[in-house]
Amino acid sequence: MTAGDRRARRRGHGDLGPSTAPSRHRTTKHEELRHALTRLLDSGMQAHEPLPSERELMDRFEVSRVTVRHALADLVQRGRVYRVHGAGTFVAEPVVRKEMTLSSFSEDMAARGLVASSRILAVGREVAGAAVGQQLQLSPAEEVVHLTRLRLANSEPMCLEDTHLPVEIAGDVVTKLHEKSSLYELLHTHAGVRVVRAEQQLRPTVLSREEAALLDVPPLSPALLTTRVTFDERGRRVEYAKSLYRGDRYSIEVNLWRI
Amino acid sequence: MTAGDRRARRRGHGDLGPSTAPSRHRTTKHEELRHALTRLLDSGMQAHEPLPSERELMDRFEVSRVTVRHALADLVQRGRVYRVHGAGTFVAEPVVRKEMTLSSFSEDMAARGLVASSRILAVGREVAGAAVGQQLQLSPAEEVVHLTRLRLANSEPMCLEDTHLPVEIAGDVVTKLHEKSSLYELLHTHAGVRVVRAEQQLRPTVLSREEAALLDVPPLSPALLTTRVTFDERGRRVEYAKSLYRGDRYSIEVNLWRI
DNA sequence: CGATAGCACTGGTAGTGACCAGTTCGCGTC
DNA sequence: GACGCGAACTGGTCACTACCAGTGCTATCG
Repeated sequence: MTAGDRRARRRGHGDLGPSTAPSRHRTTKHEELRHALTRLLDSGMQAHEPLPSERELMDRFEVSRVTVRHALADLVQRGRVYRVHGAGTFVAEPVVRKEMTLSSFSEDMAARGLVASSRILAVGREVAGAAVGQQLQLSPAEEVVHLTRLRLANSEPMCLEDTHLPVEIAGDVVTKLHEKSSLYELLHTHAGVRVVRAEQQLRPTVLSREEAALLDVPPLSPALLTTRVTFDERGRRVEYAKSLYRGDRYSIEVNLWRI
Repeated sequence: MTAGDRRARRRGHGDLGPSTAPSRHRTTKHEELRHALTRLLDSGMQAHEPLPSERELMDRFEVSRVTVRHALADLVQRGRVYRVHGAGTFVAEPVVRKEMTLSSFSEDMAARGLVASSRILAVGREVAGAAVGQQLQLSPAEEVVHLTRLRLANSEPMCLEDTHLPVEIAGDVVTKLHEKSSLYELLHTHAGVRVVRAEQQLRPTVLSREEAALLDVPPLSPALLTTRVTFDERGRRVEYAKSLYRGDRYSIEVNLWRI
């Protein structure tokens, strides 16, 4: 029995929420507070400006200090604020740390201020084969879901994505996929699979004639090929994806630290 | 007093005293527990094996659940364990943590098991100009040191590197550079400049005829262009470098985490 | 007038206690 | 045997409290 089956059954008889569709998981207080603080940060606060103290946030939002600290810890991890023992919590310098985290295409584009969409080029089941089988640690004879999408940013082709998922995990989730949906979100809401980690490889390449046509650039244009294996919270391999990004529109920015 | 002043003071105070006062720092309970758990993990536990439950760890180590959760949260962030709501805490699969960190070419190659060397193609002083001046935040009229090197791994061309450094910082350090030396190490030992952070951009490109000849690959071969501005501990810009890596020999591997 | 001791902040650690939410498994029923 | 249900786990959230530790301003003392 898979996690997906279990989840489907439980929802089948248990859910009391509004009848239809993607059951939004309940939002917690620290998440709410984090969003409120994010809005505060986005509304014109300057770098190194102090935030209200933990005690003040307790009073203002009527939550306990545990909750305040939880929300602030999340913001620290996201690089939005930094804390100095005895002094306070301060707005961090804006940092392009986005690429160091595992984000879906939609999230990635949103972070760049673009609207993501996609065109599904192909979807179906097939036998894994040697290469995909090895990456997903399945028998080459096992079935996988194969999904090819053209990903658009502001309606312009940006990336060509080739994704393989184990049938056992992705099951029929992929059939629910449409132009606007995020695969990771679907996996979460419909299969109970939460993607948490990925091993990713980046290398430069040049586009074949077919790839170039789809991406609307001249053949032999430079592109970035990223290959990634994605893991869920229990270490299962849930995705093997090869993405081809247009070199003229896409670049990766990272902050590096000496350790 | 502004927050900026506060920060500057803090950094000045904190970074002074390179190796003064070692273990003055009091160990906390959650740190102790984390070390105990790390020893437990290192003593032959298998991946996906469950750890004792939070309640059991409370009893066994005679601490509160807050402390247990704090220690476990640290281990999660370090990628040593993962948690599944309702099921337990489990040993994570050993991960080759090749996080992207700021490393010199020599260090980078050493990490891949290769021996780095270089051929200096050009070195000298010149006027910064608009582009370099902007990146290093200098007047375009100011002088910079310009250094072009072909970087080799196991005596094979791997990367073409174009580096600009402010004269004020790099001074005559660069004259001491030879085939085997690391620029960052020279800056540290001879100029007292310690590189700690960089903002780096990655994008794919194709090689020109000249570049391809130097790197010993066919023209129009794919390559990775990285542009980086490097900062020292005081936040001064110490380097603006453009590196061109062979696409057939160089790839970047990263671990991404969902936050 | 400058150094400094003290105080009023700040975040950090730690405990207790309660309840919520997801997972697992066994027992009873069909 | 398959299924459904619930009890007994697991981690997650959140409240309250107390005190420790680092920071920064200020009033006081030499």
